[in-house]
Amino acid sequence: MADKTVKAARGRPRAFDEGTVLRRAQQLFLEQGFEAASYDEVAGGLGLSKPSLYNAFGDKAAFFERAIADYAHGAHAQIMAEFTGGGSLREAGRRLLLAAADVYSKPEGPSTGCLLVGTALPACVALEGPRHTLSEFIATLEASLEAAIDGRYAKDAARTGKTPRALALQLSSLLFSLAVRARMGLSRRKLRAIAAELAELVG
Amino acid sequence: MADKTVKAARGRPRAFDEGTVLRRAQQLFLEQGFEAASYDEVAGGLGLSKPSLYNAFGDKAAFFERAIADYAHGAHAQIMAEFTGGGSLREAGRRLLLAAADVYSKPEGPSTGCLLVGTALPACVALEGPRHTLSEFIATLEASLEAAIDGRYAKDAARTGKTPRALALQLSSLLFSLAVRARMGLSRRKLRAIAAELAELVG
DNA sequence: CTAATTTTGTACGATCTAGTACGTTAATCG
DNA sequence: CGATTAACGTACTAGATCGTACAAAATTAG
Repeated sequence: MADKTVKAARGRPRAFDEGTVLRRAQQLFLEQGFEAASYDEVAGGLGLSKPSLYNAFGDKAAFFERAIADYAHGAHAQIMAEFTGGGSLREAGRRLLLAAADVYSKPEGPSTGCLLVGTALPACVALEGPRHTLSEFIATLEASLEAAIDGRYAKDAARTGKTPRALALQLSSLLFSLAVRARMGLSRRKLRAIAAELAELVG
Repeated sequence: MADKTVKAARGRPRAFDEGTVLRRAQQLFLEQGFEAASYDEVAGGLGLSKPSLYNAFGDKAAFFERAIADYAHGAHAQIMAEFTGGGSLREAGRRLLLAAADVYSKPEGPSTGCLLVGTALPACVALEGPRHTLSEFIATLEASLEAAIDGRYAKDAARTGKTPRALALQLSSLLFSLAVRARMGLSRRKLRAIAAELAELVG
């Protein structure tokens, strides 16, 4: 059961970790975009050769798709972890937005925003993979938010006079709104301030 | 005073109208994105040659910047026209969102979304022009919305217990949220349904 | 009508990019 | 240890893209 790592892979072992590469690739695609980041450049930035990428992930579009799918899964988990952390609905929403602000920004220097909204979104028209990933992400996120509201925050929700679905839609909208603003290079401090302001709208 | 068209332009006259070209270019960039749309292709799609584009607008980035600046101006005017059209704050917000849904979609076929959120946003990290245009657009839009709320919808606003600025932020957030969803190829009908659902959150 | 001025279209060059072929290296299997 | 399997890195090809040079065309000024 635990011998998946001992599986003894028959040939020469990989010189990189797939997960690590995906995470670093997310950063590269975030800064340069899908089209603008050449596959050569990406490989160089990851410290490995282009044929290695082809071998492990396929062509550029497939690699990009893998990167954003991985990002989407992580984002969903992180968002829901913050949101279900307790406190009132308003507090949970605030935590969610402030955490997002931290993900969308860097300790210093201009924010680069969200990989999904910032770079996967534009590719949606041409590439089906990102479109599907993003659609799925939004749908499952809103479903998870709605379920959490309906479960943990039912009382708070009732006080607002809005349905759990409406509140979920509101939260995801505030999140997208933050993602849009984050792409404009704001500092982390300023982005946090906006997140806090948006959090006041929850409810 | 009206002789700007009679100015007698010294050399060979242009075979195209600048405004028309910009509007058609917006459509092309919307469908293909900035990087993916080659300047050759764009010129072909506009029915004129690449040197003509260079002569009239400069290089590809400058042309793109002109296109999104023109789009931003039009969008601001259109949005505010809808929003200041009367009725309650909720009704005005609903009109705004439904009008946006129509702009973001086509009568039939998949939506391509908003030029600013869909294609200018990703370019923000690399290009200063779009970043500036988009920042400015958001800032002036929110200021205009706030002023309109403070003026026309002051009573409705007071009933919500929120400041005009908060309500303006909420409206722009719902608009961005709609723009994100529109990029995923929804039909106009479905997008309108989402816009209507988002409109319920105004107030 | 001639000169000057600006747009137009073809054609071109320099550069970049995606994707691949191939020999080499590093590991396991028998 | 030899054979096998798989990843690695260099080098290469085909094609696309940006931007420009240059000559022809269209218009106004004198």
